[in-house]
Amino acid sequence: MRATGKSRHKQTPLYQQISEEIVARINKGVWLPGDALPSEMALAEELMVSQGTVRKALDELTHRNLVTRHQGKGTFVTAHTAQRELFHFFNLTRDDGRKQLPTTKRIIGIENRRGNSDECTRLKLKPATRVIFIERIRELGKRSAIFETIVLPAKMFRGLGMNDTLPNELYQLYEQQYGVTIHKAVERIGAISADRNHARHLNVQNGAPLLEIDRLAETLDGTPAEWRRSQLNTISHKYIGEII
Amino acid sequence: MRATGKSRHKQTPLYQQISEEIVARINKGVWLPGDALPSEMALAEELMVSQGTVRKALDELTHRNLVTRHQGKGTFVTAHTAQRELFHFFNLTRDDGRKQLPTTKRIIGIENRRGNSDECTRLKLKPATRVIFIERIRELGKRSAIFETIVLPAKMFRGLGMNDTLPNELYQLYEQQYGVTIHKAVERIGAISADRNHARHLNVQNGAPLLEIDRLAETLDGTPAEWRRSQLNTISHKYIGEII
DNA sequence: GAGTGGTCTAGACCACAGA
DNA sequence: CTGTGGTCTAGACCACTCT
Repeated sequence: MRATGKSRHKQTPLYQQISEEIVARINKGVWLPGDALPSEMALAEELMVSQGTVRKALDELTHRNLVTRHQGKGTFVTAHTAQRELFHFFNLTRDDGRKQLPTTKRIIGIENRRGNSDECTRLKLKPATRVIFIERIRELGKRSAIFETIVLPAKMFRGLGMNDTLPNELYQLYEQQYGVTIHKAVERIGAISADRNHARHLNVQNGAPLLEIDRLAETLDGTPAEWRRSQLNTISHKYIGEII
Repeated sequence: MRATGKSRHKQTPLYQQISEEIVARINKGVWLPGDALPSEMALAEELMVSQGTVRKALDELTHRNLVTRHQGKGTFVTAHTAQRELFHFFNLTRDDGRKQLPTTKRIIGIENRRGNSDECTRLKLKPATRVIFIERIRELGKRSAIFETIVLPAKMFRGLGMNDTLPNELYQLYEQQYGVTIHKAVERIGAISADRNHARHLNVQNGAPLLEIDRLAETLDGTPAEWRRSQLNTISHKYIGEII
């Protein structure tokens, strides 16, 4: 029950209260990713509003990619699938325009250690909090193209790295094994020169230009959950941004 | 008048027909950027649908950034303002997170000539069609940071370049002087090495890493209107991409 | 006050999925 | 067949802007 009776004079719109309530419940795990929500009618009855108001709330959540609706079936909490990972959280395409997920070629290392100052600041952790640190090389096609450094708050991912195999799509792992759903990410992109390490792993010359993508990913409630830096060779792939 | 009477059995939804009709009219120039549309009631009456259906159509156009609505005032065709240019079509921020529009420092040249093969292909023109070619240097803060190459179809911008002053916000010029409204852009981003030309104009060493943004901008009906390549120094500014 | 968009409701009918 | 979401309508009331 919500919407605090009918005391809605000059407050935030009812449908926003409803959508916030639904977000809160998803956050609390009342409905897990992939689960079906109650029907519009059921929600309307429980929350004591009209069906139209519930619909408007759900439409908003649909636009925010939080739920997915299917006529005749129901409303479902959006889950991380390979599809979603590819089309929503991966912005590299081949020069012919086709998209292609990279595959992990080699994991250079996984450590569980105290985070340094940068890491704790970016992840909004107290200084010297424990983090999980992963370095890996990813392939695009048959070319080693991406050198990736990932930093995670150890508390949110207890035990990660004990079994040394990592899947290709990390966000699915986060969601299914650790209950951490990545919902939003901000990327800051610049150009850097390849150092010896890059040169060795990516088969480029020392000083070659690389694209650096610095991505901070957050959960639904805004908690930073992953800091990822990718240095990549853009000879045959480009980063895509669309402005509409 | 539209919506072809009430012969709507298993067709595209009415509200989509309405929004397409409104888009078509904006395209034809019935309402120019900045103009007010008729009120919901007026549109509903003219198009013979209910106010709610017009509302749904207008909501869609609002999400597509095609119109802007203000309670108590009306519905307006979105126009290119400096604000819009900054927050919608400019993805660079300073490393402290603040946004700042670049200023034109120097125009290296403006030519009206036949397009080469690449240029005509990207702009979907017949081979050797005339284009306007602009090269300029832009400053971020006090640093010469961006080397920019712009190619335009000469037919759409007759006379541009005759008076040698160009404003900072080109998209406003396109809209106000030539009736060309940029509505969508696709950017492909990679890393390159500075050549002698870049080194001279951007005050970097030969071979320094630069970010290259290749942007193709389109009008409302999908016609390519501008091909722009920007090579920039990302020492103190980064490209921002947000994923939600 | 008159006119605009914003919210909320109630009800009818359609299209789709699954038992 | 039942239940789901999708479309469309009609009407009431609120909040904001301008005159």
